Amino acid sequence: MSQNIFALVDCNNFYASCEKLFRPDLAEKPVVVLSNNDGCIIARSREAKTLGIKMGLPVFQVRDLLRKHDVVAFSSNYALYADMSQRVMSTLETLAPRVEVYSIDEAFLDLTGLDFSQNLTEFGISVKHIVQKWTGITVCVGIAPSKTLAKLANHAAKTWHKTGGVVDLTNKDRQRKLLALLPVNEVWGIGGKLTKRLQQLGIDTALQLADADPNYIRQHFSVVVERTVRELNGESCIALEDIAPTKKQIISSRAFGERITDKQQMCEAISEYISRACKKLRQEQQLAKHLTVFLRTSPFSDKDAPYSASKSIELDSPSSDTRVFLAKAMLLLDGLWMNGYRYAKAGVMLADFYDPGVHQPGLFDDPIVQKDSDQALMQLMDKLNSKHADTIWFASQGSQQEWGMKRELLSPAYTTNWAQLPIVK
DNA sequence: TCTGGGGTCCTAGGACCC
DNA sequence: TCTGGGGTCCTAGGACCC
Repeated sequence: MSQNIFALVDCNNFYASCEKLFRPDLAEKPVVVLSNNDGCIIARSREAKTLGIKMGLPVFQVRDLLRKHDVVAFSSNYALYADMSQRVMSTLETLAPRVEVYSIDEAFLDLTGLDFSQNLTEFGISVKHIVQKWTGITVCVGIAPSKTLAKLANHAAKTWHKTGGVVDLTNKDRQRKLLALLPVNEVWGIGGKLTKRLQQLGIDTALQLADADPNYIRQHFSVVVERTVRELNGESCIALEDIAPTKKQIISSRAFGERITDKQQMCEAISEYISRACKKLRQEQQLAKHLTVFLRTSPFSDKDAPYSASKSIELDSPSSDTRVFLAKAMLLLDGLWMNGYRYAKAGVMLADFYDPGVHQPGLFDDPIVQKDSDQALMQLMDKLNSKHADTIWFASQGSQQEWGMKRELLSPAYTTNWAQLPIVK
């Protein structure tokens, strides 16, 4: 039996790098990318990190710092990042037989059983060079016998420049040396709450966690943490998932650019989210039976009266028809809406998914089948909207969308819109 | 004045059944 | 004052991830 070997390939400062790619004039400048509504810092270039701009901070708290150092800020441009991500991932798919796209900027490669004419570090270096050459994106590579260790190897590759961005952690002694250097919260799966509880037991470093008794950990925490302990010891417990599992829920939610106090506007927003969620559902080729609608005021404001509520409903039979969900959502909203609050955010969730054609109706349910004409209408709508972005929509979505999100610093859709292609002079 | 969005998994506890 | 035990299913909430 051959030992498992995983590589984690992670793009460096991904969103900020995407923005820089098309703005050579910003090559050495500090760049940050902001969350929806231009609310928080969600990505920083190397230069911005050096300035001490922290991840996740609300922009208004660092405004002076940004101005002082001439930091260039962008609204998030997901069309651009998704397209660049796809280029990176398809490059990786030419370099390894099994690839799991783990997030927009990371992928695990399964190197188990591969016969390397080169050693693993050399393989990592060649991955790095090819991705850089084909896409312009810089990556780091961590290689190890479990995913959790590969994550830490990647972290090391990012942290210590003299590694050249590639770390091979298949050697046991090297593993222990690195684990001893890292605080336990750097471990994949150990967040803030677990870190606190572990520290109370005297476990501060990754190595101390690795050396803890798995059974003891299972009793005091959970099977998840136990698995982490085993993974830290090089025992692979988390398999590579190269076939994306079908989704179990689809959420569409957003904070508003401006607070909503008017029910009509809330109807528009909910309609918009329903429309997006159902479009995603059809892309997944699934039907959903469960719908939740939720809304809330800002949890940060101590002046506004707080209110947060959600309501759910089950359809008689699964559907992917936007009109069906729109009607139900409006009923739910009637039950949720309270006058007098300043709403900051709302959203919808679809769940309880079925493959088309497999739903077993209950004994007393009307066997309502989705009519072919209904499906054709939805398909036509999706087709039109993908060809010419958002050509048609439901009247309830509103045409002004005054509550829509703020994106005042948006870069052009360089790679996905002909009209916005970069021009080389 | 201004604080993101979209997911997954696990567990505890209640409801219900025999 | 007395009022079982054990199993399953579902849901809400908490934890984590990027």
